[in-house]
Amino acid sequence: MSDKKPIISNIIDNLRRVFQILNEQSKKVERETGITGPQLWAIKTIHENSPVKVSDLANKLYLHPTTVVGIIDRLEKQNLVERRRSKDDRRVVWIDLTDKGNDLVKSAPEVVQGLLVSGLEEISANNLTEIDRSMKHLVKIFGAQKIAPKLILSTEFNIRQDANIEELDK
Amino acid sequence: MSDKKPIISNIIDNLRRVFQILNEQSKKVERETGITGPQLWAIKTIHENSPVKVSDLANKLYLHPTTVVGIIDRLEKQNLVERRRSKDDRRVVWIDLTDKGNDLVKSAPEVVQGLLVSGLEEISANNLTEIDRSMKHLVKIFGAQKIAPKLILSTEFNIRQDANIEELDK
DNA sequence: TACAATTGATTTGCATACAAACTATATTAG
DNA sequence: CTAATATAGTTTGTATGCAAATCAATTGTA
Repeated sequence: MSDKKPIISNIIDNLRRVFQILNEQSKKVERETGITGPQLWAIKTIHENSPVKVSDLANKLYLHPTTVVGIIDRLEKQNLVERRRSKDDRRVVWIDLTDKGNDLVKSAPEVVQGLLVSGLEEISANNLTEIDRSMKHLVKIFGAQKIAPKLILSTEFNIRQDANIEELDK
Repeated sequence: MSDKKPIISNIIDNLRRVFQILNEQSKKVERETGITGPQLWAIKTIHENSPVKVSDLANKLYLHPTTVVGIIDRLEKQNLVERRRSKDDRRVVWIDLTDKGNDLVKSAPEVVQGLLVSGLEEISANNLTEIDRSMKHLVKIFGAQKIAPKLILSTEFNIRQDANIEELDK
């Protein structure tokens, strides 16, 4: 019972380290491209799902709609995306990449697809697979009690690209 | 080469999920105790190292000094910690828990040690050990290129409580 | 049909998180 | 001993990130 605590402490500590490392990657991308990690992530996701609703984008990014609104605001200010009010359902806002946004995705695909995680690309495929398995395990165990309840409320809450985590989906 | 990318994508996605889950835990603690996850983390770390310099606290929390100043500001406003200008070196500020801060740590140890990760406590010791091993693996691989260089610049950058990650320390 | 409940996006307020610039103090070099 | 440099902490400005409240539009229900 009580001897779990140091283990939990270590897990959290190590997660914080990983956060830090990924954060540094993100800052590096920001220095090199002028846009932040989350913004890049959003642009990539918009590109893959264009046009996309704010709420769907939030689901795909695992972020709160509020947070996404802020990111979209800043991308719109840089003229990389644009908002379009839906005519079918006037509550809905469709988000699209502008020409400039598309240029960003196309002219530097490695920025969007790879540079974000450039630090990871040097890792061997075998080790990547192992890490992948570890992360699935983490998500499965951590997320079982936490994500599943959400699905009851919002069937759209995704877990999508990598759905073979033992059907948390349905 | 190129087939690494979907794996990397999945890893990042899963990490984001874990972030979200831990974030929810943190919010839950905030609702229950009135102080946030990072604040709780800081209080616990101050308790274990009291009195501690701002810069050392930043190192122990893996955070930027600026960020720590903000957290300390808010803790001071709640009368949980206090600042004391060093007489030896008047640039240094020592941070201590107030009586109220000590009460918080002592009267509710499970809040500090366990509630932060209450969701994890229900997990079996075996599974925890497995997760722990996974995280060490992640940190070892992710961090090898990233943390090591820092040690050259700052010997204090820690990796402390759990130093048996193959001596990244020294 | 009218009214309640729900949904989609936004606004507001706050807490992280960091970089860059700044202040004060201490150390080092010439 | 003085000027340059380095260090410790803070201030300022910006970008996430979320909760709660709000507004508009749609859906469900009586």
